Amino acid sequence: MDLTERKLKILEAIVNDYIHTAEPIGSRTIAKKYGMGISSATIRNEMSDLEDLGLIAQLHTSSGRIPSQKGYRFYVDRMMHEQPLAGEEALFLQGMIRQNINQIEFMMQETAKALSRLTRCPAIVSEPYLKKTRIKHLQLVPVDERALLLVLITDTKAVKNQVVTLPEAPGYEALNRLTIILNAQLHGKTVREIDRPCIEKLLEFFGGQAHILMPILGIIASMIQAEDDVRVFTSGAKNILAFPEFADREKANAIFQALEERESLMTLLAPLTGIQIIIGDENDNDWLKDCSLVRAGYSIDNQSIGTIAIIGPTRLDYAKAVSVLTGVSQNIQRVITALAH
Amino acid sequence: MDLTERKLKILEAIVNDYIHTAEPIGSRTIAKKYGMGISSATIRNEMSDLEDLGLIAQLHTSSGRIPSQKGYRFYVDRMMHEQPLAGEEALFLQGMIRQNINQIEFMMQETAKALSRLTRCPAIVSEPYLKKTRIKHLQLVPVDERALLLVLITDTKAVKNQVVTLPEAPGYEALNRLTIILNAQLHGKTVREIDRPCIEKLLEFFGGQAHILMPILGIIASMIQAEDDVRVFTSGAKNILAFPEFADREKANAIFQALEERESLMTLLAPLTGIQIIIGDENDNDWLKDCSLVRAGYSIDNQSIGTIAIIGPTRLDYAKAVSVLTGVSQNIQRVITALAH
DNA sequence: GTTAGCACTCGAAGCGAATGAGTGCTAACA
DNA sequence: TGTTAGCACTCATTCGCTTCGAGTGCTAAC
Repeated sequence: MDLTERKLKILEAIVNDYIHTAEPIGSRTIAKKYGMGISSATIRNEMSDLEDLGLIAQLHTSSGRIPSQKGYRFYVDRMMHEQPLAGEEALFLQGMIRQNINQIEFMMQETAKALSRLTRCPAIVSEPYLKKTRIKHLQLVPVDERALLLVLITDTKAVKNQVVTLPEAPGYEALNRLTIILNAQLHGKTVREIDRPCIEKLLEFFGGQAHILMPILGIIASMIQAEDDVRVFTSGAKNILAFPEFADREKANAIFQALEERESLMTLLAPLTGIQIIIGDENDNDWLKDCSLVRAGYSIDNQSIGTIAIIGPTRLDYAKAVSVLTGVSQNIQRVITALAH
Repeated sequence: MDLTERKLKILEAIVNDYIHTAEPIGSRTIAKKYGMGISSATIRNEMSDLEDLGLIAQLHTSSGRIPSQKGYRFYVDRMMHEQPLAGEEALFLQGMIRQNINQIEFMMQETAKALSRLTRCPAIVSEPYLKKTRIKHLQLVPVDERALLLVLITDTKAVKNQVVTLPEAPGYEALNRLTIILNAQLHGKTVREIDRPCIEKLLEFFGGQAHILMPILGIIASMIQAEDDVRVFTSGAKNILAFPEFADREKANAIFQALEERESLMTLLAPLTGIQIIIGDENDNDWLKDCSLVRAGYSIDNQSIGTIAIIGPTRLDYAKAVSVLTGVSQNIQRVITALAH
């Protein structure tokens, strides 16, 4: 679909105007506001063509035009130009770095907050997917006669721990010996690299204590593998209320509901590289059919390890969203890379 | 202030009706719905008296009556009778216990969810205040040349950890020795019991390594002392939208805003024993002037260690709220006591 | 002390006219 | 042939008006 320069300009005007005002826009307004030397009548003719192409639509016969979902898609794919972050926004992001040394959880929460502040949309952030990261250190810590604590530190300095319940837990000394063995074998490995031979070797060192080793390995695997264990942070849910398209209580409710459920959020945070824009019906989730989702992956060593996203109405400032998400994901990468050094 | 039996009945009818319908209630409706053998005219006279006492109010001269804040206070203090939890509600709470062994964080989140489900209000839950609990085990874990991880396990089996950055971190062996010393001295202690003499003793064992000990002690203290470190869990913020009193976007926004800020929530979670009901203006926080807050402490060994709360309009089903909060706090106590055994 | 009756108040709901922002179509113009 | 002015038409929104009914307070009679 190729449009004349003039049609492009008109479409752009409609999209831009509607994104900011949420009001249908008419030919006269375009002529006056975006004066491009042609009359409203001419613009009407062009608009009629754009409507035939399915790029814009009317709410009723005598209303102005609004972009259709197809129109947004066209805009995003073919017309949107990069919009660099405003100076203070970039500074705001950089300010986050200093505070967040060593505290992945805190830093992720702050990232979500920053995202929602800058986009005025609800934001979702997943912490780094551990399965893509390496084991830096393991430690077994005594809890009581029937339990020990397994602590896992990764190369991103994320710390995970879980209590392991056993029929009989080894004492402090024994745990120390096992800790040394575990580290010798597993240090620097990703979960995928804990394969048969590796486990055989561990079993050998553990002697008869398979009944201790196996639960521990199971938990290491589950800690790392289970996406379940990736924490999801949200922020700015209330921004939904500022959009007139969610004035209907039912609609706002559905969003709030989903934002409180890990499962529904996880589907939005599937790994990706780069940026993805999903508009309205293109969403698989029912509750997002009226919304747009902008997602970005962040990565370390070119491995995608996490996702950030914002949710808004289809009438979304896509250019702004893209620039903010780009900035924030770069920021996360910088911080995490610094942590992993 | 003493009221006749009949006035009490009328006030009760007004409070109950308004709590459930959010509509002002008139004399005729009371006569019909809560038929107590007297005519609407008589009820009008009684209502007029109740209004003079400041217990009920009118929105305009020809509207029905609604309870005033003073009326709610009177109701709560003098007329509200205990309402046991419905059978399925009690079962629902008990169901939570089984799932939540060993995972304080998960269990607190679930508790918040349960609270908001049962009351249909936003719920806030603080995890147990650690400073009231005992150190069960400490462990120093190597991270890299300039950092170590401090792991703290409490008698409630809560696990906390934080990375400690030092000019030069000891190696694995040295950390093990220090771990043994720390545990020998600090096991079973609350933070308050880590006093001068105790520190002197530790310093002695640590030899010249005060530069390692002091940061560690500082972090132990900050981990436990700082209320800052008590996590706060919220759930069901969206329930606010179902109350007509928050139809105004501004008002809903203020609540959502506050529910995302730890600081504002912490003020609501100040320790207490038993149950406290705070109605409208009685709140110190501006953003709560239109709301009621019902709070309950939970405790272990008669020590209050945490707080749960719900927020709603002043038109709140106080009886229900009290019974749910009572049930939930007992439930937490049971689970935590089981954990600490 | 209670009640019936009545005049009065006031918000909510319904209705119609006016308004104005928008359209499509046609005919004239460059 | 593309552009524009002009015109009739559409339709959501707003505003004033009336009606309706749920409520009140007051008075007089029981």
